[in-house]
Amino acid sequence: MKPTVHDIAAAAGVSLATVDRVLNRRSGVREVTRERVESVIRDLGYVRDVAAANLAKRRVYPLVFIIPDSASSFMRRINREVREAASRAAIERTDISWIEVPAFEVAPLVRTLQRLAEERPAGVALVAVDAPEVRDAVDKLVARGIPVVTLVSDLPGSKRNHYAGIDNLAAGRTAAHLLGRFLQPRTLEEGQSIAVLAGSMLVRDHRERLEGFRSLLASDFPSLEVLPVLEGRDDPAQVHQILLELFQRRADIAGLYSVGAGNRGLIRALKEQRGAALRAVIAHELTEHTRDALLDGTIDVILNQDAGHEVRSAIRVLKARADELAVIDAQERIRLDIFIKENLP
Amino acid sequence: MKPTVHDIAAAAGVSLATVDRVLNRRSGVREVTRERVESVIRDLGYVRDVAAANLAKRRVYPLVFIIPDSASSFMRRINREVREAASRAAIERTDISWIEVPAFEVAPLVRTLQRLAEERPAGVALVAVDAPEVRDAVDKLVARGIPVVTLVSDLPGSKRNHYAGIDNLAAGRTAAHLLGRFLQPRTLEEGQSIAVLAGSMLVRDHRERLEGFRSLLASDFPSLEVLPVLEGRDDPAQVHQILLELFQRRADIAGLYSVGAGNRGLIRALKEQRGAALRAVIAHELTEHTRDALLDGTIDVILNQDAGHEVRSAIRVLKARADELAVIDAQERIRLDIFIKENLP
DNA sequence: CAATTTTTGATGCACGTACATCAAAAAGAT
DNA sequence: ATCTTTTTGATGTACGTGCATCAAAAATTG
Repeated sequence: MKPTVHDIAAAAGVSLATVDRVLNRRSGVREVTRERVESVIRDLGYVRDVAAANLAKRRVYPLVFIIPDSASSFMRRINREVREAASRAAIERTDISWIEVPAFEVAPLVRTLQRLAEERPAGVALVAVDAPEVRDAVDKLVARGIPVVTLVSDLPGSKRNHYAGIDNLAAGRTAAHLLGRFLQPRTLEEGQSIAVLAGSMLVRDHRERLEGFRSLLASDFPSLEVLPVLEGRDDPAQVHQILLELFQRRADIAGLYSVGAGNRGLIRALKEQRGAALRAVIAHELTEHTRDALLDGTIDVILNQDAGHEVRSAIRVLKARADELAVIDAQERIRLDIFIKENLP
Repeated sequence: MKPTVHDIAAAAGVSLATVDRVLNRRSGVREVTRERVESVIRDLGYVRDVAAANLAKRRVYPLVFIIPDSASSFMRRINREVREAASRAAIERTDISWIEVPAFEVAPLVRTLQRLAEERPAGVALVAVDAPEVRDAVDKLVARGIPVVTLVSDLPGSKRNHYAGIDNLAAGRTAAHLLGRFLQPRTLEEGQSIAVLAGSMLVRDHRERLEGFRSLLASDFPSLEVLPVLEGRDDPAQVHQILLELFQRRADIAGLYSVGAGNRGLIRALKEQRGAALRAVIAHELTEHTRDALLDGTIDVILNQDAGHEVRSAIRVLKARADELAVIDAQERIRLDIFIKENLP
């Protein structure tokens, strides 16, 4: 039978009140007594019944998500997942709210973080923008004892407790590896070039993906020439136009890697005027559009991060922190999913 | 504020006892009263506080896992994940136990299921063997109100409540697609053959993977010739020998797909004597061995199902059934993971 | 209408913990 | 030894639900 506080009290020869003081780190317990109680806790293998504890303190954990108001399919998806989680949250004594901030902007994000430092929610998840001011604001939250999780986009060098997102460097390398393999047998025969499309080089994820992509191509497939990065600002119309121009300019493009959003423009351009040499296209994020494109062969591989998993994971991690519980590492690791036509969910 | 039973009682103009009777489907409530209470429950959006409920009835859910005593890395992994889940289970009012049965055998599995039908645990998860007797035994459990989840290997046609595993047909197709793409540019030039290695054609997963593999190759890459299936009984030594023989017999093998276990033998054979024409190898299950083989280039792609996810998912589904709660479908969908050197976890 | 059966109410304990209060004991200071 | 401060005990209430019991009310039957 699982030991309870009563068992601890009896075994340690103290009262329930003292056990309670030790468990909840309240003051007014002599050091020797505290140690005695703690050793009994260890010996009996007592674990606090979180359900009963939460019931007793009728505490609800207010968790706040800060998400960019970006119109991209992926961010809309994150948004949706947060809403869904919020609707489910009541059952689990969690109160999830969200704040939308302008995408890629530092000042509004920092202001929001500062405000939250005052409001003191039980946890904060944010899609980070990589800037020193943001880092400082996050560190201040953590210093105040508020757990912080970065979502989708990390904030290296900060004190954030956890990152719920993929390794973008690995994503770029994965794209490079697959592209190289798909094109390989011919790479030796003739000159082939690879086009790369990004949203903006100011965004950390895009930079990292590109870096991984370039470095692996350089080391493993040196005969493939990577063209200068095209920046489409994650905007379908712009992406579409840039690509059409490219296809007219060059006929030797064998592979294409799109690290950012704006996939609708990409797909449209590919369907309208695809270079004959183009034999492999890799893009990010599984949406209804990219899904269709995979199925009809317009895109060959989609690299994906599971937005639902990321949001649920962020919540689990924040809750575990609030309850002072351990997390299952394997469960919180966000995978880089490789989707092809045949393994679509 | 979340409504409680008290709010329901007050709003419906009945006592707590009556609300309780309605909530727990106890008898002794007039139909009109029951309907009134139920409509109030809907109107106020009452949801039972499962934590409090479980606390009150101090019920622990005994869940039983039936797993084959197979020595394969994957089954050992499943075994380990069940143990780990069991050690964590105390916190969540679940009591997880497991029974090992001889792999691939029908009679012992059926006997175990029959015994469980008497013991009436709160839920059963099993690695199914595809036989009518097993199906009947499972159906009997379900008929008795005991939720059943199949794990890793499904039992089509049975009344099992859920399947926690991958789509093996899709797995085979995925392997075929990747193999085809990796070999493609040369497929037209010369005759190339594809070797396929399975544990046993008596096992459903292997049959399905192979079926998917063959059908996609036939339709999308008809120039690739698939050799007759080699059966290695999932035994490393046997796999090793079979492959060495094959490599001596044929020099034109360009691709290899291993649908089953015994990967250590596969890797050893590849390292000792790999045909020069062999340019793509795909196998199943990420273990320390296959991981190393991916990293050193012996294997190109590993298709994987996350054992930890499968076990945790099975538990969540069984618990949700016992608590009469809904599950998050997306969370319980077991993905077919594609791993290459670059996206290893 | 009375007798019987069914339905409902009132109430209280239980689960394991949090938290507060007040009194009592122990330790430390003088 | 006395006084002060710190530590500990005893106790009670609360959280939201399950479950049991007994009495009371209402509905049904004859």
